[in-house]
Amino acid sequence: MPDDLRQEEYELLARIAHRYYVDDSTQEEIAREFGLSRPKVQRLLDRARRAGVVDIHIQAPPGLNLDLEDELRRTFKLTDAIVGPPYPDAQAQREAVARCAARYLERRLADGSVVAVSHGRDTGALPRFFHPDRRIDCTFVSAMGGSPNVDAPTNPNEISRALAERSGGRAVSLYAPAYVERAEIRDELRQQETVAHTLRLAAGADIALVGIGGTDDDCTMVRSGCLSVDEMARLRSQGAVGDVLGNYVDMLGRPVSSPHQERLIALTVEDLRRIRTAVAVVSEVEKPRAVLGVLRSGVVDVLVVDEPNARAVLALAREDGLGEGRRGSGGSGSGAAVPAGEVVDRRV
Amino acid sequence: MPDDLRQEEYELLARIAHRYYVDDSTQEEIAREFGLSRPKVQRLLDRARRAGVVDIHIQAPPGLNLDLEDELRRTFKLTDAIVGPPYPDAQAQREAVARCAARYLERRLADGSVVAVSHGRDTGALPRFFHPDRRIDCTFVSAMGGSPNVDAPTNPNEISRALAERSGGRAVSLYAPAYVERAEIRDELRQQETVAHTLRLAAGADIALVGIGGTDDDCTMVRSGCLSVDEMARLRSQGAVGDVLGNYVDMLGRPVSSPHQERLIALTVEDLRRIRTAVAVVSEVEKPRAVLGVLRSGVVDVLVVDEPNARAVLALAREDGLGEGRRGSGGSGSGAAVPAGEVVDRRV
DNA sequence: CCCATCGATGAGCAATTGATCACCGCAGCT
DNA sequence: AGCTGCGGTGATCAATTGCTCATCGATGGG
Repeated sequence: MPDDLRQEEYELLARIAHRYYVDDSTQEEIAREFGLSRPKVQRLLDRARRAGVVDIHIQAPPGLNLDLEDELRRTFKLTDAIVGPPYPDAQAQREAVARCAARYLERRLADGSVVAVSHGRDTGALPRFFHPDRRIDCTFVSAMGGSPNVDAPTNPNEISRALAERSGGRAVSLYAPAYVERAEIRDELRQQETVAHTLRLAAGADIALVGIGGTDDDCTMVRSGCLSVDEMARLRSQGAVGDVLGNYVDMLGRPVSSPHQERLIALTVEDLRRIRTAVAVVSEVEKPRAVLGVLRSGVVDVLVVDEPNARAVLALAREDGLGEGRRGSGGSGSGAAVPAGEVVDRRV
Repeated sequence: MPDDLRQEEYELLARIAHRYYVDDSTQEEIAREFGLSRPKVQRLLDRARRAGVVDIHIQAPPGLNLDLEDELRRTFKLTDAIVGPPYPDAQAQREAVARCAARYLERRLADGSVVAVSHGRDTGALPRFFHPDRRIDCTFVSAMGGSPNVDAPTNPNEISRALAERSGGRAVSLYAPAYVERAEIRDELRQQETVAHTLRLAAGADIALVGIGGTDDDCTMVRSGCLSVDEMARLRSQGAVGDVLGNYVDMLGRPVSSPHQERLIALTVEDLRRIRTAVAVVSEVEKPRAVLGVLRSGVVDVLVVDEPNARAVLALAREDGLGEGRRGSGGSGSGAAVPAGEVVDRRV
């Protein structure tokens, strides 16, 4: 393995590394023992590590994909990435990812935490697996209005209530529809104190829990009525690949506008950016393009995703050679020889 | 592997360990990321290491026996142990061990070092492989007189001279025979300034380089004439198993006296104990019992030995259940239910 | 209920390691 | 010959980690 090392040097590196890592000797002890200076020992240890003389392997539990998570984190400048094990069945896959997300939440929540909760099948699956081992005095607040057209467990108020119940915290519901017919009605509802208070609380949350939607006709935005099938077709023709909280982006993460946004009662994408930890939960198989677009927008901090989607997203990013892509800043959407830009580090 | 860990705990340990060892994150960074305290992260890393979640393996060069060396060091409280690769041929084996010893010396010698050199075939093989990569202003001094009955390369003066030549240092010879016929002659010679000066220098050395002799009739002590065959038979019947500088010990490391000692012109065993680093070089196949006895005497700090002998010595120590044995302090030598004592740590 | 014990915890200090910097030696060039 | 650039080195300071200790909470026993 370390072909570039002379035998003597290799032997010395191995001895010193063994003393340090196996025998738990300090660098000073080793220095004394080998007649070297302490900084010299430090350098030799560095060299031993770089040369592969020291092989550190983490025995992870089955199903834990630490290297894949690393790659996601690095590629998309994420605070964290959690990859759940693959399942052949969509429902089992959703549950596995929800379990991972629940575990993440259990670790991250502290007394006083505020979590803004979005709609979606993936976020909706989470409460069932959420069992904190202590009472957490936190707040779950709806980030979006509700819709009667989708299952109750998909609605933010129900998700918030269930999460609050299991943690011993409290739920703050948004008593408003997810969308209205005219922008004027939306503006009026948003100024109503009950709605405004809840949205303010959500906008000031520590953590946002969101799903990433696709642009197929079965997505939550269409099923809930926020978007018509025609409007969705139009978004697709404009290059939209996915959404978070109803805000669509293209493959490079640039926003794709649509009149439906003026009808939504939800956190805006600007609100979302201001939240310290935006957690996206994804388990559906048709989602890699949507996930890639949303990750490139830079709006997500933590991605909880199934392994097949994780691999597909990374493969997509590698194929188009743009890596994390370019943060949307307006443009023609032509996609012609756009150089790989940098994601704005909004956590500074 | 970590069966006693709950799944969640195992996963957390693996994540944290991966961040620390693979991602090079600091404990503080990990603490912030996982919402824990820094000391808690440190404890989790400790647990991860103890639980085997962290697997650190040193890629040693072929022929390097770091674990065996560890075991020798631990079993016999040695400053160091170096185990050379096995060879089927006695001469090749001696050369391999001498090469190891030469390398050890090269590492350890500094300007101003004084090395006291004993007789023996194993020490005599060393100069041939001794090639320091820089000039070392050191001194090699004979620890024992010489004998015309053995090969010149086995005599301390020749060894010292050869080592000095290769390092650019200087040799101080002992112009006296290894033994005389009467104790009175020995006392007279030891008081002669040329002899006294050399022995004083040798007694004040930083490093002593010695062989370990057996009790067979072909050993250097008999060949050189220091001991007759009868005297050797008597020593054997008294339980002697090996010697260093003509001082015999039994299997437990206790001294076995003999009148020949009053006739020797060499460093005493007390002198040897006062030298900071006494290095014993051993390559002969009949030696495990001798090595075990001498190691148990506590007089040796560093053992350079071939692999078969190393294994045999450790097996012997395990078989008689006494480990490093008991340091000789006088006694009947009955060996009846003597508890495993401790080697006095003379390096304090 | 109270009390004692034990283990976990974070604050804070000590020890160790990482990294910067001035200096030195060496090799190559003029 | 002198000069320059480069890499290695140890002294030293900064950063990180190890470890001690006081405190707290949980548990079990009386």
